[in-house]
Amino acid sequence: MSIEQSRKLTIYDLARLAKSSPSTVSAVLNGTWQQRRISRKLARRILDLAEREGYSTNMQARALRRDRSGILGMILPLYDNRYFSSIAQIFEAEARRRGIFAIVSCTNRDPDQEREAARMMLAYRVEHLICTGATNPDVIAEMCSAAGISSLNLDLPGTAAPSVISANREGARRLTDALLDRLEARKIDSTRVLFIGGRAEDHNTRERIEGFRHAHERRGLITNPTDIVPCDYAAEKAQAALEAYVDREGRLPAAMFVNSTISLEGIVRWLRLGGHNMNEIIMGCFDWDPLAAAFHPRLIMMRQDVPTMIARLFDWIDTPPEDPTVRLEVMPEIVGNPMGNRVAE
Amino acid sequence: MSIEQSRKLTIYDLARLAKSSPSTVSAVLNGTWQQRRISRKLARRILDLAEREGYSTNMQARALRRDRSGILGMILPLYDNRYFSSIAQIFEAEARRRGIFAIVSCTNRDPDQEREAARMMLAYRVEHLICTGATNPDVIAEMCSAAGISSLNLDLPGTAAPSVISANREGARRLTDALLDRLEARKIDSTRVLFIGGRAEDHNTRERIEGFRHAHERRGLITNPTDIVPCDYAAEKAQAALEAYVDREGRLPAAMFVNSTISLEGIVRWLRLGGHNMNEIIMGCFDWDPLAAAFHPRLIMMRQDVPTMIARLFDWIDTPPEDPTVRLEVMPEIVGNPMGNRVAE
DNA sequence: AATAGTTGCACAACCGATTGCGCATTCATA
DNA sequence: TATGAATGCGCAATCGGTTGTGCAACTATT
Repeated sequence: MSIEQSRKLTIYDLARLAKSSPSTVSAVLNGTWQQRRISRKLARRILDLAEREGYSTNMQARALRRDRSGILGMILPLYDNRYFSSIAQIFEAEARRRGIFAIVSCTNRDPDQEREAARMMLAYRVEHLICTGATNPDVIAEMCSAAGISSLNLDLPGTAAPSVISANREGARRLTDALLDRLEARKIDSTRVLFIGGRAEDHNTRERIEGFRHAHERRGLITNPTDIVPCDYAAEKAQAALEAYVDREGRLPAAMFVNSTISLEGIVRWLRLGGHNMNEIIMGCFDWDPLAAAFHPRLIMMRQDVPTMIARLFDWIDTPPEDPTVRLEVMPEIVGNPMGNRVAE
Repeated sequence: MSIEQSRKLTIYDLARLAKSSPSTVSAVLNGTWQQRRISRKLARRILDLAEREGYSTNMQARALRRDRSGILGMILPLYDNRYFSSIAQIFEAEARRRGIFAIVSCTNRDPDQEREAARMMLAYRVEHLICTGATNPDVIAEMCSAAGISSLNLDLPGTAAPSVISANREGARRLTDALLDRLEARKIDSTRVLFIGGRAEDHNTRERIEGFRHAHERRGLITNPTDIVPCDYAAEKAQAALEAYVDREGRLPAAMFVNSTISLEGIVRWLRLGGHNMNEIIMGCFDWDPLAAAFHPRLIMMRQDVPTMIARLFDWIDTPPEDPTVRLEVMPEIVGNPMGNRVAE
């Protein structure tokens, strides 16, 4: 590595230093030198020189000429829960493994920011754009298709691009089953099982509600409409919604299906503040957080299978699906201690 | 917005459509048209056309010519705790506010990945590189300076670039003070206060240990070396370290200073698994997580002041500090319920 | 009417890579 | 020794913007 350069080294500089030509240097550095019948000797010399001088190829120039940026883009609502942060981490790791550059932008569940971020990514000519949990994936998909760039949906499905999502309905059914099993085991009446959190207008929440209903139906139980409270995700909303529910019913629900860790935060806070014993109430959460699991080992959590979801995404990046609007569901799994053996109170 | 184009529209296309020239179109689109004395009328026409046709500037071409990418880079150890995820979110939000594109790459506290990510960022010619929590910030700073790109350190300080960090020592002193106050209030003997988590070789942990010691000293208390256990951050490490500590001492510590939420996870898990009552033991955590706060309202948490830290960073991006190795400390604050009034058990 | 200044725009040379093509050597074959 | 093929490399155009410079046409001044 040489001392600081005033200007960055280019292939023209290297060509001069190596007494060769820019095209040869280029071929050597991007690995096409064999096809161009550059001698091994010259290639070595140029590579050594580049190494010694600390050359790094200008990706803007390469991208411009190749008309491929070498960048993969992803937009994401937030980083601050385990689900989305692991999506970002695994996505980046896989991209890095392939020598592609991944850029992730978080858009705060805000349609304007989503559009703005997508516009930026398209301006930088990302090769694919992954829309994760977009409020309206189809808007982004259309921007991409207008720009001639392929897009993929993750977490929330769209109708204009291939989507990988969790098997929300079946997952919710299983989680609900686990709750009902515990109620049975403890011989507690299975009415007043509360579904709380999420947005009624988003696909995942609707599917999870269906699964919740279905689990009840299969046992001949009915679900009361007032037991389904998609009060949005925010902790404060969940907290207020639980308070309202308890006021109306006059007592705690027998069990709760909490639709995300962020909602869980509000639920737990309300229970704590109200002096309720966390262990009196059977809880499941459609999401996973190891810190929550540590604090409440009897909490049933659904862990979405992020590695598989990302793997499917990359499959599609490698070979685009025949059906451009295909929707693939990946099963999440229950983690922890589903039967709720007592640990410590 | 027009129908899908086979190839992206360029300023040459627009020039043809507007019966003008590429240089004029360029000037209009990048806002320099006034200086170039383009008539308002022509500018309007070109802008309308660009809008109608869905033109978007090819940032690679722009970056190549301008020799400025318009990108700000950040490397980050992880996304999956509240501290780092808020760093990423606030950094991106501020960049977006300024119309700059922020790209964040997470490197898993792995020096190789850090170097690799930095190399990528430099190849894409980021205008500044922010190194957050890098295992060795100086390595990255030197890569940057060799490439003629300015770098800044966040969270962990370096000696080769300006650094913004938390006031770890003073923050730790205050957190320790809060722990000792509670012990006093409960009339519990103040020996066997355990410092656990973090890496002895990293600056922040060393500083926090100093603060921990200092708080004791000021009360005339001594700190036993065996009460300081920088067993690394990982939950499993903390869990094992606590187990070893308790084995040796024959009982639980009277209070614990837990050096991060990730370590806290291990601590809490161990306590739960061992059937210990979480409330018997006074705990502080040098980090903040609202879910943990919900589960354990009496846990004392230090919240690092990320918005201020990021703001200082951008100050330096705007006007580089005179002293290129300046180190700025931002005070974190205790959140929650420092005096530990009982809420719910 | 001649001159100077202003207005409005286009030309063309870049930025740093990539890549089709062509030319000079060397080597093998007849 | 002539011919064709293989080897090894450089030329120059190109990607899509940016920007210094130049040149008409028009306006104001004397």
